[in-house]
Amino acid sequence: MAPIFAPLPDKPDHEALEREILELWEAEGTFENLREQNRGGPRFSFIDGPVTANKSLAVHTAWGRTLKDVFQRYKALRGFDQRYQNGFDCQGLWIEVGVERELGLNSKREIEEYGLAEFARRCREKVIQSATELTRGCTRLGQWMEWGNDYYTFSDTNIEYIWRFLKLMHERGFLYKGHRSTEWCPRCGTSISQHELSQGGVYQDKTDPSLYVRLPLDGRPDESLVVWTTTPWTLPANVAAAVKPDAEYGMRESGEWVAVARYPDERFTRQVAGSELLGLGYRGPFDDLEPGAGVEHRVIPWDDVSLEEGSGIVHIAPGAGQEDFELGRVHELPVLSPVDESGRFYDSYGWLHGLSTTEAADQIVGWLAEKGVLLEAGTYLHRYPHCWRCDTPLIWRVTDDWMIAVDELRPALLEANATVEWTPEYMGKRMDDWLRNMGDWNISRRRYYGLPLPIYECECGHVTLVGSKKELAERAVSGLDQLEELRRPWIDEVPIRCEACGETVRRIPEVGDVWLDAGIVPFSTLGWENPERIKHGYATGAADGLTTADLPEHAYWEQWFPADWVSEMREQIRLWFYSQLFMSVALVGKAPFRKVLGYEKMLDEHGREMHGSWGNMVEAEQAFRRMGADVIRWGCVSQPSDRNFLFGIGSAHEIQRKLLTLWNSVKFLTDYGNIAGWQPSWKGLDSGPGGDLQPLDRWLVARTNALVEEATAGYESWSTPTVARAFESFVDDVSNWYIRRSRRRFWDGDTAAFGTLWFALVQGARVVSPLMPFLSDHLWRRLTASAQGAPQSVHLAGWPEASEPDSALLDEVVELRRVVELGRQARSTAGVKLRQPLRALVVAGATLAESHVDEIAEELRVKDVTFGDVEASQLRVKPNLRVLGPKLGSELATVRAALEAGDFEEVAGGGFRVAGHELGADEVLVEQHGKDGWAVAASDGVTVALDLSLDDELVREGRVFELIHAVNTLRKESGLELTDRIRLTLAESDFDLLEHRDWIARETLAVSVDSDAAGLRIEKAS
RNA sequence: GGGCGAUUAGCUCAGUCGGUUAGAGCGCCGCUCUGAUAAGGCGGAGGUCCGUGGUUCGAGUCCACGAUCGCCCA
Repeated sequence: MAPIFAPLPDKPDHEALEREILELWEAEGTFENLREQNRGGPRFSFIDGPVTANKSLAVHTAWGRTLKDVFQRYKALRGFDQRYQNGFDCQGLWIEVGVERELGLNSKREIEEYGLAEFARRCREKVIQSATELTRGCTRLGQWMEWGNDYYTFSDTNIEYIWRFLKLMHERGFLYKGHRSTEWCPRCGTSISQHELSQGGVYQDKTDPSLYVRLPLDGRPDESLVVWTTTPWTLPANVAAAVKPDAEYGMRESGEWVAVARYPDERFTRQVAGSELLGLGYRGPFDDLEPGAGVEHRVIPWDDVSLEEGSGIVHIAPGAGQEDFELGRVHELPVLSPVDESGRFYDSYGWLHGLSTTEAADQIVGWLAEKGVLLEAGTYLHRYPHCWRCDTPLIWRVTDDWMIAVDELRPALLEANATVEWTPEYMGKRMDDWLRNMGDWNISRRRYYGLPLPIYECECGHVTLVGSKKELAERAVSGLDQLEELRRPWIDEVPIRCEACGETVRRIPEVGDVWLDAGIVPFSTLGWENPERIKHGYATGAADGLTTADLPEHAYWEQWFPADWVSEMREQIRLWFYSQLFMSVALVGKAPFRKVLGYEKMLDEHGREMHGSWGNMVEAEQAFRRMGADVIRWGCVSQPSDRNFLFGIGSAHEIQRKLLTLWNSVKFLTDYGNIAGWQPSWKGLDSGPGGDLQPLDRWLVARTNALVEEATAGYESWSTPTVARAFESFVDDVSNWYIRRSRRRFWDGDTAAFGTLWFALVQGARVVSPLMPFLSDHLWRRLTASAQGAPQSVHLAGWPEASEPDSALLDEVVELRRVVELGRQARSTAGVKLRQPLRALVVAGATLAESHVDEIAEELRVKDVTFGDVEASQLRVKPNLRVLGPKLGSELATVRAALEAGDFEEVAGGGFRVAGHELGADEVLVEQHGKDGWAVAASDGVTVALDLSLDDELVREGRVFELIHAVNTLRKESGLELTDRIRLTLAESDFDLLEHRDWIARETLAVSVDSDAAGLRIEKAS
């Protein structure tokens, strides 16, 4: 006959059992069944942010994926109907720069030589490859998503939705071409937007030259201004020098002017306010080069001139600095733009031409020295922005970028954010901060593989925005036949007719910021304003053939928008959360999500960022193989999401050990269940275990209900660590209290015990199944396989209906365990081991534990347990602060001191008279110190006293325990099975122990017990 | 310079409404159990709860100021 429970091995093999569960899910259609089960239930709308499809799954991505999966699974257990659409981010610099590297290309020119069409195909291939890997990794993680039904942001459908949005922005007058100074990556050849700068790793320490340069003043022989710069390449673009008008400036004997505050110890021959220097002319360091020659250099005022560093006079180059550019506007300064797209000097810069900004630095220093205007050259370490993708230090260039003005929408954005419930709260404040301070949105990038901006700027000055593919077709002059996708190079070959002047006009070459791609997702994937559902309507353009995703109809959007919940890392505040919020507020005037769970960063074991190039990046699938996905997931969910997560192997081992306790508990039940032939019943689950329950059983039922309650609270507040902690403590209670206390009942086949433990383990599995979907399902299946009517998978079992836990009983056991703990402490300090039975224990101050005398006696191996006053040589009385604090106020200190000094009298009824106050029994906590021959331990008002005196009988019983221990050790050493019977022979000296023959036989499974001169030995009985 | 957050044992972190001797896990030391055994249990050492001041009968917890770290903005 097959056993009722399939036997469990000694230890879980996570890798193997997870693969087995994955196969079962696949074969049984578990996920589909779950969705079917919840169809038509209340909706819980989750929208997954697109994951950049340029890599395989790394552990830090697995953190977020775990959180998403946990809450989707939890909501599914509670019957919510949900969407499970994964998304891939497929365009923009991340993809492009990666492919560029793989192809060995290193500049825009090389890409163009390679051919844009071919380049686009390579990018698409990269996306497909990465999407395949990510899907495999996430599946292995156990994330339940409708894989294959993904949205790809490079689909024409997504692009058209963005076009529509941009057209609307244009109609509302928000879209404009800005002429301004922006951060620029010379390698990528494009500007970088403000929010791209917010990504981790952008600001890095960088050592730059630190130069003090003299600028000779016009008409004042031998006088000069001293300016400081860390970017030598900007000096040829110098047009002005700024001073702080209300600061003091001083002239050194050498004629050099500097801010007095910067050189407090120096003597100056003259001192004037900065305002007196205004308007002075000076000769620029590169006036002999063509661009500088015609410039009238002069001194201008600027309140923000720093007196913390430099010389207190700031070199101003509007063509090479952001603040410089803004100042230039105010003071109508000329703009010299020294470098081209790739950061190289223009031909007009004479001997500098063709040099990059870094190459030029040395030569400029040399030149300044030669001219005798270089005062000091050193180095300077500061935080400097780098390209978020290729790590190249950024420069500032004045360029034309397409911008969306944000001021008009700003109040609405703030209002919309106020409707969002952020966890943790500070991330919501962070969003508010950003919304209040952000500048206009730079949406154009001078690159290739990205959203084509549908902007057609005619020479006549008219700007047309094309809002859809259909509109493009209607207005196209030519090139439609070759339009494979809405993408460069094909889209560039479709000029349209200018509606103002009738001329042919080409699209601007720029592509769009990736965050447009991601931000539109709550509209483009849900079918906003789409008249009817289009089968596979998302599989368009580059996404053709990659997904089965439909473009739903508008009514669907109404149902699922806004998202009830989204979850991403903190960085996304200014990225995806922002772009979504912006687009949503612009389109429909409200926030696209109701609740956000944000999480911090995953770092390596030592708290360092994980980087592919540092060799500390961990491939998720490798980690799953080594440790198991459940173990990684447990690590992820135990981590408070508002703190950085230090990921390491060490903690994984710890987790494996914790899970082993759960495993062993289930193994214990199934092993002895099989021996006893105990049959579980699914019916018993909702109402709790049936049969003749003992107090300990009722306790475990209450404990289990308490777990359900705690876990519910944790999940509902998006706090997975709360759930994980609650479960760990539950498992500990099950294993180290319930099972330990009940072992014999299982050996004896007590059905109430089996039923109770089974109930606890099965309910426990349901509660943790969102956190640990594999192990929970594996154990569930082992436990319920023979229970008629039980769902096939824990994930189909729904959320447990728990009745109110019996908190009085739970409290009793807490107190009981405290008494036991104190008893053990007392034994330990007295040096009396547990194998030595003792006569008596007196317990004071633990009234709740009174009904558990037998358990206390057994745990502490004492004959009698009595509750009452410990016969004390000394009383220690403490005030019950919670009660006495409010009652006595400042008198409390006096009372407390008197009690501590032992300055009190006992009065009838357990009260005390102290310092002129009558304290009732409930207003004090009493601890007693015992007399000689007793071991006493006390804590929190509970005192236990252990009678240490031994008599012959106790000593003999102690020897029996020692003997049983010795025999069982022998059994084990002889390799006997647990059920093997033995013949036992004692040493002659233990002859007197034969009085306890039956007891010894029972504990050692002996069929006979004798003694002779040959000494202790055992022999297997046939 | 402004904002947000953090700071509790060697390490990683809990700490409820302000309450008595501040906890857990890991690590360390000792003990123990032996029907979970390459596990389990108990005990111990280890703390300026970042600092200072305030509120309060009472502060790890609330308030103010400061320090350090992280992040964001300028």
